[in-house]
Amino acid sequence: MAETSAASPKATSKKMRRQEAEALILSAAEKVFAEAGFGGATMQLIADVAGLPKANLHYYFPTKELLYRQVVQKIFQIWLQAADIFDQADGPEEGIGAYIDAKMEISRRHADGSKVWASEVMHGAPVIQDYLETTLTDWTNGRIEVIERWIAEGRMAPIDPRHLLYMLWATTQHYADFGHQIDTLNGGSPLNDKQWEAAKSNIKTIILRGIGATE
Amino acid sequence: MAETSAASPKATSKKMRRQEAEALILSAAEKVFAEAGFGGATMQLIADVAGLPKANLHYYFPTKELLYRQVVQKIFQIWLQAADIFDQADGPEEGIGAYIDAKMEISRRHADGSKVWASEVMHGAPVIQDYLETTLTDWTNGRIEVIERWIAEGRMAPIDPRHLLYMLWATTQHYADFGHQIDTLNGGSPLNDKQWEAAKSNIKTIILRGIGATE
DNA sequence: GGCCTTCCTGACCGTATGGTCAAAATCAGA
DNA sequence: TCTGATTTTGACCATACGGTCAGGAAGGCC
Repeated sequence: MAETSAASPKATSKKMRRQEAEALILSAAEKVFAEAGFGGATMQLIADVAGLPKANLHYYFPTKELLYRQVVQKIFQIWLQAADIFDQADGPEEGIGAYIDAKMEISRRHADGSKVWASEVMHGAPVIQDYLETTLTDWTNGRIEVIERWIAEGRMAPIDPRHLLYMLWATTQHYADFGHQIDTLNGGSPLNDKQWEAAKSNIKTIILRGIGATE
Repeated sequence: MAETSAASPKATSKKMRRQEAEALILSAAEKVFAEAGFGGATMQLIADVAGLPKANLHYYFPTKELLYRQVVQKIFQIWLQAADIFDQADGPEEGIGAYIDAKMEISRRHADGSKVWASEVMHGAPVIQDYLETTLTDWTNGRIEVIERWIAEGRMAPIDPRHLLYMLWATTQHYADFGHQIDTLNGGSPLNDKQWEAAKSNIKTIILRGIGATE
């Protein structure tokens, strides 16, 4: 018989290793933080979703803030990985197109994490301000250089790279953060495979043509 | 001597009329909800920002949820007003261009309200789900018709109107919701007038060219 | 002034929350 | 099987929260 517990079953053995216990808790926490925000989330609810007693959470994550911090860092890593695609590309059409695909995939597969990230930034980034000032700033400046090179080479129109990046982030992230609104306007159902493809396609068409990277 | 109280001084007279008291509280609430989210906001903090005793808040707004609901409705009204611009326009370049300007102005002037709205939708719209299903759905369908007409008239490329609207919402809203991130990447300072103009200009250039509404 | 309505507020209440702790359970290795 | 380290957990605690209430203060109107 299968477990009837909430999230993932508690595995067969009674005791868990640190790694899997932490992963289970992080996953539950991501979901709850996404749905309720940091302030609205409770350790009790996270424990219920994880199928563990609350005291057990505090064994692995001493405080709520520490748990939250790890959830945010986890999604930030995923977010940064999509960056690599930008560099491997040879020109704007390929690079930005692939970046849009990657970020849309993140919005679809990691919607909860995206929401947690958005919520964190929206509330003034109390936890990851240092990341914004170091890692994100460096990454952004690197990408700006790439885009400026493309412009200098005449491979796209002279757009302010900064605002182009914001547009890429905004548009792709929107499908996660405002997913509920999109679903509602879709008759109450989540977008299906074809609709996600249409979304990606539309975004790429508009932006790539908009920056003059395609004909 | 000037009041040293937090937000706006309590006015000269000891008693306030309903209207101004409610406006003062709504303004403070908008700020606190934006900064802390619904769950993280406390009536005590809202009271402090408004410069009133907590019990006084409950005199005008019996419950936290009722107060929150009014804050959300307030920004939704502003949001909808920007819609009119769409209809008054004669073609896509004028209509969408003006809509971008209007929504960017909202992001700048009502950043707190925008964040509250984003937060509400992100958490599944527990309070304004009915608005999404009625008012917003109607508005969206109306705009889709307009855009489809423009496409049929050959005034812009055949883009899926729905995803175009999402892009408009996402891009403009981003400057409010992720304002903190943008400010950080701007060296820690808010965008100045010139930079806001540049942002609007870039967005309009990319999108209008992207949908083939300009040459 | 007298009276009524509206507004204001300190003190209070029940509950829920983040976090603690000590004892029990489980496991790996000898 | 014994032993020490790790993990699990119910019970518990202090605090902070949303909300209540009774009584006082202020203003309008005759």
